[in-house]
Amino acid sequence: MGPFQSDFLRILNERGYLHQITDETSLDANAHSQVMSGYIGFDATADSLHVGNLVQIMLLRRFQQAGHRPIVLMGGGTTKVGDPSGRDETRQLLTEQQINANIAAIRQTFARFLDFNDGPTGAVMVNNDDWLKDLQYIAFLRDVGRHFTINRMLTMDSVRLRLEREQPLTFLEFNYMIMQGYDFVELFKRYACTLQMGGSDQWGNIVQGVELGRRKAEAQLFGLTSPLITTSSGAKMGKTASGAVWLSAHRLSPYDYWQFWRNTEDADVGRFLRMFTDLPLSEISRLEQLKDADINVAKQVLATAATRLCHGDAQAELAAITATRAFGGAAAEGLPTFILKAGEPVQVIDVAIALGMASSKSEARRLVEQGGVRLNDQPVRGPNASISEADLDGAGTARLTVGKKRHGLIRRG
RNA sequence: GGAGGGGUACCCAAGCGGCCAACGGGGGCAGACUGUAAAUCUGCUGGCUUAUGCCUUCGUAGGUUCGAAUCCUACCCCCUCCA
Repeated sequence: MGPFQSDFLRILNERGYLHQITDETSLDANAHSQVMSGYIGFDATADSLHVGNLVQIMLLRRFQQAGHRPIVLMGGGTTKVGDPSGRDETRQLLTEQQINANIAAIRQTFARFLDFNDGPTGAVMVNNDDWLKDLQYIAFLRDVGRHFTINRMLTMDSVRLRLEREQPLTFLEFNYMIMQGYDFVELFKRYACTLQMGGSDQWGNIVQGVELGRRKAEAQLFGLTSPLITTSSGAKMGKTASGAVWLSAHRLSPYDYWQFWRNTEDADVGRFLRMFTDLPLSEISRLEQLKDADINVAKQVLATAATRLCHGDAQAELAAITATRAFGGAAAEGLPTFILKAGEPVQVIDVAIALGMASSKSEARRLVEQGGVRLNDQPVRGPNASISEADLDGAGTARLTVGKKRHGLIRRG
């Protein structure tokens, strides 16, 4: 692809965000000559986004950096219906209050990545419930449904694959692409939004929106997708011991977020630096050259830069310092901390649970038995070992470690 | 509406009266090796006052039996084919 004259596409291309574009040349020209508005849709099913959403968030960020206006579309309306995919028991439907609370919480995260000012390139957050909730079925079919042919929809990958594998596809799901196409046209009308971005799995839906725009609004709309991000080992990004890698601090501490990036596989470091940090490309290519143990430096840079974007400078610095100390064998601020009351020894097992290192006594006991737990770098002998003031150092702290990566602090109360 | 098939732990998937807290994968955790990497090997992977112990779990509720994930009854949900 390329070369591009617009800053926007050039940057996306250099940093590895491009997968497909509907009309590369025209989009490039538009992005070069005018301030565009572009959007990406997000779920409102949880009160926090996770790393899996990060590429999309970064796309909007790049878009704004390149002098355009990013629109965050929250799927409040579609969330109300509930995503029927997956065969688990019917997902509980969220109430409007829950959805609105989720949207408010998610907005906090976006405020880190985007600038919601009142200027021409200020970010905007909208909820598709605003227009979906009042839709009339008949009117919708007549105005929008007529522009979609079943023939075409059946050829879309998302539909075809399901049918080929003889997996169920509900009518509701089948309608998702129509709703999404409608969103695009609605955003065009309300915000002169002419670009929809998304992950590569959204390509079909995005294209439908582009086509609907042409037929219904006689507008040229654009679609752009980013590649699906997996780790070099092929795993989907964003899973850790404790579940999803959340972007909200109340779900995952900045320290743990930093750790997530610090543990990036060697082969992914360059790619992640380009996509998930604002570091200049020259700096990145230098870091990328590092080999063997030296590449750990690059991982630290990645972790701090990525955490900075999501949680701010102060939290990122703190996480970096905490990590250096903790892994260097010292007790450190910022780790989960257990307060030891004077004269009350506590079982190691209970402390491990309190620090979130084990979810049950059985698990904690197992960890100890397998030699996975250390107190001040000394292996904990038996499952009945306890911690008392004698274990604290001069500063009144002790360190509990599980495995190689998880550290906790014990402090005099 | 009719006829079949199915619901098992985080996921997939065995088991089809006792030896089942439940084979085997995957994932995850821990150990070894390392660089807080990858790959590889080993162990663990329901809970409890660690116990040749107890409790809870095989869609839900009952029942048969000394004993059930396994048999019976009803109900709920899913899938396939026919109408």
